[in-house]
Amino acid sequence: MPELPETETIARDLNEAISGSVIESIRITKPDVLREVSPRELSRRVKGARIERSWRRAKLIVIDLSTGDRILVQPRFTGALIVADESLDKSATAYSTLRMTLDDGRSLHYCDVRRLGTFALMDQERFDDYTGELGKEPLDRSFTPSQLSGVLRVSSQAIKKVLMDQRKIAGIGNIYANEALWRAGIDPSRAARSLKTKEIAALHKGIVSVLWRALECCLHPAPDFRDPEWWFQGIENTLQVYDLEGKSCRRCGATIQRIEQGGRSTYCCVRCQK
DNA sequence: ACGAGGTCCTGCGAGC
DNA sequence: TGCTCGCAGGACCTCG
Repeated sequence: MPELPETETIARDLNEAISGSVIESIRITKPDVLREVSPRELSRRVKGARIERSWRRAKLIVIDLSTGDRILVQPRFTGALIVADESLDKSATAYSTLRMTLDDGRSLHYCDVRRLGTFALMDQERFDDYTGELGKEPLDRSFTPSQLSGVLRVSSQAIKKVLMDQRKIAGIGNIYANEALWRAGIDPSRAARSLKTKEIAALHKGIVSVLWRALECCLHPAPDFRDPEWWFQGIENTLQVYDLEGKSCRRCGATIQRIEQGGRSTYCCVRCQK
């Protein structure tokens, strides 16, 4: 479930915690989370590498290694990167799929109950190719109404599906696609190319404002990552439609409805989202 | 180029 | 109580 704001929070926190540490060894217990590399190759390539920094691209946590390789973690729904020392309760690393032992005695676990999340290792070239396929970062200055317009004009798909397409815009998932459309007062099922200039401007504002607001909520107060629902606690009060079927729209008072789009839940106010 | 549908995975809740 | 079944979710793949 972590989307852009939550992933950004995780990456920043991790950067504070582990940059500068050296990976001494790795133990992989659930190899099915791995992508791009075999367990043997992953071990060979991370052993002895220093962690330079941790950052975010789209909904990915990227860990730069001194070797030039990068670790890419996609937490999806239940994935979590957990730094463990002796004081950490053992239950926090239940569902650990792999563990990297660091030179200061701590370890970095990738835990994932459902294992739909992934853990990959890429070299520079592969990383560039892979991330080159992703769309613009909506919190970058280069993401403008006219840039968004260029993306939307060429698509006949439903606007909500386009917002969630990582190749078109990076980092938006089901929650913020719903919220941005509510903020902009746009019907999620409309074809992307049918949006007028004014509506695109409103949608751009909706995307940027909801993501910044959520990021602030995720950062303050600092989340407790041991709580599997940590990301939801922070943003709960910013949500106006997501998962609020049957509640009253805070703008017009009509009932919020849930519809299905491409097998996914969409929440919207049919009165004020046109 | 597009959309539809299957796959990955397991905890949980519903139904019997 | 104890079983089975279906569902949830995003990315990625195949097929038409």
